Amino acid sequence: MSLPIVRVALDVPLPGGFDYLASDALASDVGRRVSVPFGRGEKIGVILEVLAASKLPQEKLRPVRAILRDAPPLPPDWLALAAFCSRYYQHPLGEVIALALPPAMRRSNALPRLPDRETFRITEEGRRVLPDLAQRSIAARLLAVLELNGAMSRRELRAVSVSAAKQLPGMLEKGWLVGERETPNLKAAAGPELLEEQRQAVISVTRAFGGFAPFLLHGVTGSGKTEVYLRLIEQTLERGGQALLLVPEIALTPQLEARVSSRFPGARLVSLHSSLADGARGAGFLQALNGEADIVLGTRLSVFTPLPRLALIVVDEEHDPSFKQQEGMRYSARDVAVWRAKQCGVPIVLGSATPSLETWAAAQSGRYRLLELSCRAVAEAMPAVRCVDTRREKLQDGMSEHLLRAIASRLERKEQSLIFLNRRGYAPVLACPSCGWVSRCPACAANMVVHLADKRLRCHHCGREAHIPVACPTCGNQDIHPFGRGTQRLEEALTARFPGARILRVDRDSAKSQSRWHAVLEAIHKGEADILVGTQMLAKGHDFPLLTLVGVLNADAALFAADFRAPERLFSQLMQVGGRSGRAALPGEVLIQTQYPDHPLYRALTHHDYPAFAATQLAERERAGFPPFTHQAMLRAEAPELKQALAFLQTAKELGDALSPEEVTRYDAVPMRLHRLAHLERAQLLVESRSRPALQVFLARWMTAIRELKAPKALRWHIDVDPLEF
DNA sequence: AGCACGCCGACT
DNA sequence: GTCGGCGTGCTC
Repeated sequence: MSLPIVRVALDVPLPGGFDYLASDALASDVGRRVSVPFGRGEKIGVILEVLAASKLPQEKLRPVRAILRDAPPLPPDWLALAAFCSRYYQHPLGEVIALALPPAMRRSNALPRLPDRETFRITEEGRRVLPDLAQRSIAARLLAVLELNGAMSRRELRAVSVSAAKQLPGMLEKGWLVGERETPNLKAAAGPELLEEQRQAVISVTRAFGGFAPFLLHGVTGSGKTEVYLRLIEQTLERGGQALLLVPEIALTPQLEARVSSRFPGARLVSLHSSLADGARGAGFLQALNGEADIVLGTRLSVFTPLPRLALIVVDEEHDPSFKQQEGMRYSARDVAVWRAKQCGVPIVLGSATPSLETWAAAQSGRYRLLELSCRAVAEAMPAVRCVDTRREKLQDGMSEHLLRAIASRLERKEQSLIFLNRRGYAPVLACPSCGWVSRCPACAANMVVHLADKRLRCHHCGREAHIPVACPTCGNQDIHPFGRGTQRLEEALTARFPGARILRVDRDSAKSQSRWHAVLEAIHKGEADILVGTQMLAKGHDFPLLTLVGVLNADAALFAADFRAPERLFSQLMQVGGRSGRAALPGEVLIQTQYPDHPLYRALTHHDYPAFAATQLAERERAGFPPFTHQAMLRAEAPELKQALAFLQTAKELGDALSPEEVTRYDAVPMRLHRLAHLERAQLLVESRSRPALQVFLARWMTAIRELKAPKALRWHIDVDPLEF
């Protein structure tokens, strides 16, 4: 005869759960939060299992403090999702669960209040007793107004008497009144007429409802992907299902939210963006868990929202790197979403104009179904994309005569131009021509960028700042120069060149806060700027009706970058900036300045031919043995000394070799590209396999071995499964 | 990760 | 004589 034991997941970097005595635990408590003593403190965990016995000796077990039954338990499929992430990304389960839960649910405080949707109504019994109650009693007054008004919310009743809340439970028990859930109106407002391709896409996905079915919805900016999502959500709600809509972490979430909520005015929409307060996030999570949310819209973290009636998942801009978490558990919300769709047996739609090559390859092989939207639904034509050969033209301030003339003609026609330069600041480096000094960051293996606007040198990697020296710090030469070009310098040059034009620079420096950013967007919309100088900040999600010219400067570097994913990112970025132009009645033009106008990437871009680009890239990757033809994991380490990081990784490699995995290739430890960041030296070690299961088996055993390793105290390490960055 | 215990240097 | 350095070891 033994007491019940609960196995609890706790937010500690140790694999597995912790067993506690819990005399009152029931099988139905699995998934519930529990408060337990841990070490000398106390923690909130989640019950993974209720067991009859523990492997641990009885005397090591401590009793739980309390099982928290103030919310429904996290459902088994949610726990299974966390367990999958823990296994796949080699991260302790307790930490995965802690990350997936909103902070409000990791405290023992009262849970955030949910929007009150309950209404109360008087019963026959209530009517019968009403005359017998003292007329001035609170109960009598409440019954009287309910008799008069019909259904009323808790809030409305509180307006009748401040003690209404206290009286209600008793009155409900006596049967004088009943509480009813407000039933949401899930009807969709009318949407625009669908184009044939959109209609076909909607039909294909609709037919797949009720089972796992992955789709790639491939369509350029303006081809109406969002309308397809909205129709699918409509179908989902009609079936009584919940829809999960994931978006990249970009400022366009509010716009999409507005669009969704105006289409489904009566549906319960939970929106989970990064700048949400703890309480609101917790409330949204609980609403979803209760089955009270119909649509969940959010960034990568919302892939962990519990959804008991989940029927559809949409990942918009599925190629966007921000779906991949770059710290802690390095998960890909897109990949987790696909696993979740499979687990729950629901369709998932991955939408993009420039899909990730992983997704594209899956669609080519038939593993995903490809849905094509080839025409623009909102504009007449695609922008004309042309390359300007900068080997033939003399550049002035980095701009060709061709581009300058194009800008001038837009100024004459009172249209907007956007010059795209993915480099903030005035110049990327300050240098002394006589002794070769450059403005290195003392903490990083990078140069400090010249910011002339506030007369500072700034490291874009660690944030360190310094004064701009008047003379060279090593040789005293006063003739030191900024080299290269950033957005500030470009802005300066354009101001000199087009004195009458209103020039607006849009980068992280000029649009620091959310409110500044919105002010900038509004100014652009109102036509208060003629020339925009911007970084990729301007590339995403906004349409500017007056914008008819996009000029791209300095894009070539990505063609020959060491990171094999650089061309993919460049193509997607240029396609997106290009999509900013000519969305309304005015035709758009995109001019790309390049020294390699015949490069296949630009050729594909000028023909708006993503499939051709993807085909060349995939062929290259297959030849080189890169993803998606191989599966990778990166072990990284950082320490005060590079040799410590390298030595740790090399020891780890030997541990890996000792496991003698046949199908897994282990490479040597190497310093990272940015090998020093904020005074820490960083190195990495790549392992890869053509077989994902083989890699997974290896990683599990390898991690166990590495965790035994005793590293210098200052050394930190992590594993990144399916890394995006090299 | 925290947070203990645990043995060796510079201070009221 | 202590205060405190962070090296190892544990947390059900």
